[in-house]
Amino acid sequence: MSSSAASEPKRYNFRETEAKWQKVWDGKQTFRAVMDKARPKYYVLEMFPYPSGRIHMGHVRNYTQGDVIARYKRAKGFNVLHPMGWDAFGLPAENAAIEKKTHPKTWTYANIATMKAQLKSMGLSLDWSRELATCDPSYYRHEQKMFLDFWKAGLAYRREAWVNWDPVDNTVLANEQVIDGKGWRTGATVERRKLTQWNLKITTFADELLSRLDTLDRWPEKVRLMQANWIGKSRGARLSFELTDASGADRGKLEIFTTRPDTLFGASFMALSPEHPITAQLAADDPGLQRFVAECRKTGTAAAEIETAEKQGYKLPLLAKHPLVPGRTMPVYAANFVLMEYGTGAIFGCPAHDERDHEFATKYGLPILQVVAPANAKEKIDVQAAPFVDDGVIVNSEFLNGLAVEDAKAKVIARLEEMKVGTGTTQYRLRDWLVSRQRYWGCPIPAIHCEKCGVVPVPEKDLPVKLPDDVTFDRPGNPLDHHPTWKHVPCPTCGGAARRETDTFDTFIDSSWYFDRFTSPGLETAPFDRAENEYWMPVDQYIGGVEHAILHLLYSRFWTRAMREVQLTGRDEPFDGLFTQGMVCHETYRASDGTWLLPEEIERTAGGNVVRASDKSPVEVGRSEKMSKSKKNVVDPDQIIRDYGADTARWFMLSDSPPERDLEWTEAGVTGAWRFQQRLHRIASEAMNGLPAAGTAKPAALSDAATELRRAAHKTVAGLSADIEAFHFNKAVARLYELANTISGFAAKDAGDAWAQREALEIFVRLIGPMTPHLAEELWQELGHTTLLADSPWPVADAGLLVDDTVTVAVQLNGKLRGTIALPKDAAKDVAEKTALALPELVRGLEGKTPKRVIVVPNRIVNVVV
RNA sequence: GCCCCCGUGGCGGAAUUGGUAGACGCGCCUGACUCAAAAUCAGGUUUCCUCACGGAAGUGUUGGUUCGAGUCCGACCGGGGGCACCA
Repeated sequence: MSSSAASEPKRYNFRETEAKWQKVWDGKQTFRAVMDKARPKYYVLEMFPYPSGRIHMGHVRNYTQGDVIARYKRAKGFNVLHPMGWDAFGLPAENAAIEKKTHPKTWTYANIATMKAQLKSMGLSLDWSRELATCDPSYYRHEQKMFLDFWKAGLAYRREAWVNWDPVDNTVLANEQVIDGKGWRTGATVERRKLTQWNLKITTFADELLSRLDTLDRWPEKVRLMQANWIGKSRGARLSFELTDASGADRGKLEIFTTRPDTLFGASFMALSPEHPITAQLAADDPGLQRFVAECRKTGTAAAEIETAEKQGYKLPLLAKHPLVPGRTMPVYAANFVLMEYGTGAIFGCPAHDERDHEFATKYGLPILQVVAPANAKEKIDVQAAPFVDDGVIVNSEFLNGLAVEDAKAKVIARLEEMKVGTGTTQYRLRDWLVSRQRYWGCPIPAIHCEKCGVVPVPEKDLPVKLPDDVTFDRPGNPLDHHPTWKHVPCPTCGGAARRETDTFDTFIDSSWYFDRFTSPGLETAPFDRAENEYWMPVDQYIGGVEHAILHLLYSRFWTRAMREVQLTGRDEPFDGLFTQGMVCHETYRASDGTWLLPEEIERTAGGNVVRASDKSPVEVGRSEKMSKSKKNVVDPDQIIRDYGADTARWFMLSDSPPERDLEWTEAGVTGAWRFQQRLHRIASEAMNGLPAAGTAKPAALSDAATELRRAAHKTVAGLSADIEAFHFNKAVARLYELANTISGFAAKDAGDAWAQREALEIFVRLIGPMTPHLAEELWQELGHTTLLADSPWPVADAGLLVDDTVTVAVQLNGKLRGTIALPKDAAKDVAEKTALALPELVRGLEGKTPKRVIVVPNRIVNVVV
């Protein structure tokens, strides 16, 4: 072995090489971004991480994709901003404080240090000089200031309302943060509590947030659709019903919202939310109603519970007068299925044309009045048995009879408006954003409660309101509230004894403007410098997980608009382009005792069985799932980078799977990626000897083989550029494999060939630059360059080499392939036809028959029809 | 229940506006090198029939449009995601 070492090509030492180039980039501050109005900018951003402790493969995939774009755009001549920071506030830090007795700040900053070192080992083209952490007072002071501005502008307010309470985290949650009746972080079933909390008026922008989705044409359709559904715009009407008691005495009015005013003549009952003020008022002296309301509150909001929960009503001592039919009255119920948060918290029931109302009416024996008939008169329906909810023609409805549903809606709204009992309106499902959290490790809400003056903003000169460091986590609840002195302050208005707000902000606020802060991270006087911000923003390409489709992305779109309202920016949208990457998955392994095993704890036997490495006991192999600590199907990026190098990890992340789809992490895939790195280095090293010097002029004449090699290289430049622009990294990788195969199969026979070989190699090295930057930089140097590849421009494809002189055209007989012919490019149709008809395979297939018709698609196909 | 996306070899996946289905990679098979193994290199690899030449079928199922369908349209089957008493 030792004797052959001298003759064998040197193995690529990734460890040494990767460290070397990282140091060079660092030392030269290669990726530092400086505003330069003479150059076009490009802002690439990956969703910044929560400093949980260590990076995981999802991060590696996300940041690799962003880095490909950043390095590519840099090479294309853009002034690229590619920053990184830390979403550093949040509950895990408090949980760690309780479990490990470390301070949240200590824990967070230690994690940041670890993860920063890990990210650095990936060789990302980041401008670390702009690094920020949201838990830093120099960051959150601006957040507090903006909040005060929003408050002044009426975009922030306090309100008592029923809220979602997470019993595990001991805090409230916003509507978006409750998934299937459970807390988004803890998975605990959410409880209903009535509390006074801070809200941001996202609903002010409901219509704008919806309509502007259409203009976000570089966002995934899926995300736009999810946001549109979440905002949930419905056209309809609000109208008032007069209420009386059984004796006919006036009991005020009841306002309802409906999307089906056309079915008003089919109304047979009214239903109020258990939380409706009228319900509450009547409950005061009705113990039965009190019990009913309490019962409704107990029912959870989980999907399964709702589906099985029966429609329940409690008949109130009220009657509602039909606004269009004199003398007709309807019973009024409190009903468990009516939500206080939507519309007016009250409805009219039209059982003939609504599933839910039908179920309720059937249960309580209420009349079912048909007012819509199928447009096709032959169609038989029975609304007593099932509601008819399709489009149709209005019947039994006086002045609406014969109209189509849509026309009837317009006509009845016009009539109600004339009578001044109703009006056409638009209703949104979106609710205001509840931002108070009863936690310590978050940005303090800059407000002071004074018994005399009410809720008073903290004066700007007192910002930031800093978190106290000396807190304890020895009892449940909010440590800020338990702090002996922190909350006691004089009222800024009257000077009397007052109390600080002890709630902190939802951490989604921190991440709603960090991309703006990156444009001027050190500025003390404002969240950002206007000129810097206008140069860099919006983010041209944002990359992250689809799990933020609603939460973070909607909040950020709101915050940008709120900043616009207080004249901080003139911008509507923060993210011009969005890409949502897929998850990283891995097989799961279970030992015979039922415990989960790490991939590194198993091994494969010669017979192909999977066993536990320690005792060779059999292992059950489960399907591939998203990598998660709980199922132990995780692979540590550190270990992969140590064993195979960052370039291998990056290359594997980009190969095979389309970036928006889930990626299956396999050992075989990693070793495959690793072998290719080695092979590349070998191909380049072997070819290196006979090459002319860098910068040698192109020879006057080139062999056919050399021209073919050039064609392959230049076609790859064009194709790969298009692939990267379109986020088709897997196709880009495939093209690079093809070019590598072409180059390795090429043997130079003369000086011209060697020149073409150098050209192809240089092109190749520049093309792999965004994907495997260390190897590319190394080969660039070995090719004799003294400048950095990272500073070199993207190769330009010679248009003349992209088109072939001859093309292969398929010949079909009745649409079936018979063979191919070679034709000059853009050959005349009759030439193509003549050549095709002479093709022996076609002649044989024709069996002497005369073609009826010949279809010629130039440069593509000739189809002979008999 | 409503809305959206996706079904292509043993596997991940390619296929411009409808125009040679299976690029590229993984795996597997054969060969070279080696005492041997690893690594590497060369060739093969959709299925079926055939010694071969060659032929037939084939993109979840099924019907349609077309000279021509993985691609367009209808129905169905399967998988995934989002929303869900939203009036």
